[in-house]
Amino acid sequence: MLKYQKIASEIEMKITKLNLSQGSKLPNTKTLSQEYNVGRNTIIKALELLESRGLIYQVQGSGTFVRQKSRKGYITLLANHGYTENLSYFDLKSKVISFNMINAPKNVAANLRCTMKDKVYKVERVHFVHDQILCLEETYYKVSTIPFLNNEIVGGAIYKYIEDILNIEVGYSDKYLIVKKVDDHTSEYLQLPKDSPMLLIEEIYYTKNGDPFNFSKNYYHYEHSQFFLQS
Amino acid sequence: MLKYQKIASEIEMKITKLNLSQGSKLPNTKTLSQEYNVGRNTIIKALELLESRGLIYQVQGSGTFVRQKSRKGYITLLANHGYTENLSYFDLKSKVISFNMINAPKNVAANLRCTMKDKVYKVERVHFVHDQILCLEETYYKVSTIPFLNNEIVGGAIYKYIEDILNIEVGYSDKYLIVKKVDDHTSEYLQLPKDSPMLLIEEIYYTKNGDPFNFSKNYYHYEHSQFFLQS
DNA sequence: GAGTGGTCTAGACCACCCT
DNA sequence: GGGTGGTCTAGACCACTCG
Repeated sequence: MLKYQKIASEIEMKITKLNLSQGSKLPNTKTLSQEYNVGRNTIIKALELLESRGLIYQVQGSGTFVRQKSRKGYITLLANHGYTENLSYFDLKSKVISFNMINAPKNVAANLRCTMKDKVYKVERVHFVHDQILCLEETYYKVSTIPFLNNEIVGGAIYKYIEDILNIEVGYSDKYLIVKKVDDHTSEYLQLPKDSPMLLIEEIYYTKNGDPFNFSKNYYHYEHSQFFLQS
Repeated sequence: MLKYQKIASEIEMKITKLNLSQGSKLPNTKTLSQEYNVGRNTIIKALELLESRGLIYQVQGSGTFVRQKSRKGYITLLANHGYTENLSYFDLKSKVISFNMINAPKNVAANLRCTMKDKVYKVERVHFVHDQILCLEETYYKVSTIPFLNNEIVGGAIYKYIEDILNIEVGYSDKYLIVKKVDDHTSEYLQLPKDSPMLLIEEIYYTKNGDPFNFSKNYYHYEHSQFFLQS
């Protein structure tokens, strides 16, 4: 683990442990650099990391301060991870509806930058939070990047498998949010009456070297999901 | 303007001007540092900026590459600005429905961290894109931070006024997204039938020194709005 | 004016990719 | 093994805040 990451997580632990409240001032960067025995720039980098995660904010000429925790029960829209990790602080359960390998449908091929002859794994799952339906997930993995999946993997934390076993690191992602009415298919799985609201989030995940390997369509139950976004 | 910002915007211009496509490789950091006569770290900082904006991605050991432009017609969920700037590439019009100074209602006071005796400006506006209703905006400005607003300012770009005239810089923001059915009030302004879907985005904007000065509730017309989010 | 974060440099070394 | 980005340092100087 890199120095600045280690320092960042230590400072983060200190904040949560001491339960520092909104506006509490942290030691200045020079002090911290001596405390941790690193260059001042390394401290600055660590604090930048915490700032980008919304834990602190910095005011030039004044200091570094703790930022108030956000509302509870909201799903964060950032964080490049699959469901199981992103929502780990919730009581999350998943159920696989279908799992197979197919030729990439047109819009999937377009988003994964491949041809319609390329193979993709298609997985459909339903996710539950506290035994309430959270969303229907329809997701496609490019076989050329993710060469193997099976029922067991698909039933658990797919992203953990991708990162830990396949050693593929997620580089970045695009997300598109569209509010709609449920159609027949989603209506059934979300157990919502006809014409109910629904949030569709389309996501494309890229490896570190820019290869789009995962395209997802997530249909969220409007009563059981709310989202959060910082800075 | 700082060196790394200047360099970032020059590189950005070069990308758009030469219309470089997905995966095009930029010169390496050493070359760029000589080209622009700055330290290599300054180049790295400039590229970090562009990466955070989703224009490029960097691969350790390989190089820096141009990232594909995102879909058109989506409203970006990041960007700490008011409507008029955020959507400037659209044909945006706004109409003021009401404007007055009131005591902060309970939930407004909670979000702006003030008491219910504190004064706030309340502004209601409807925004149009290409003459279609985009959203109903209900927004509150803390008078202690924003001491003056009038009809003329409220009819235009409020954030331009706040930043340029009042010299208040926006530091960070929280956004909460909730999908709902329209209620009577929003139904009327969005011209949508009863029980139509709607996206509510609650936003809190903070000054650079952590003072929450603006709380907004934005009710989006589900057929005329789609949103976008990177990394 | 003292304190504090932000920028910038030059250079060393590390980690990773690709051929 | 050569090329490339990422980290880290020590130190100089700048920009801002606040009493």
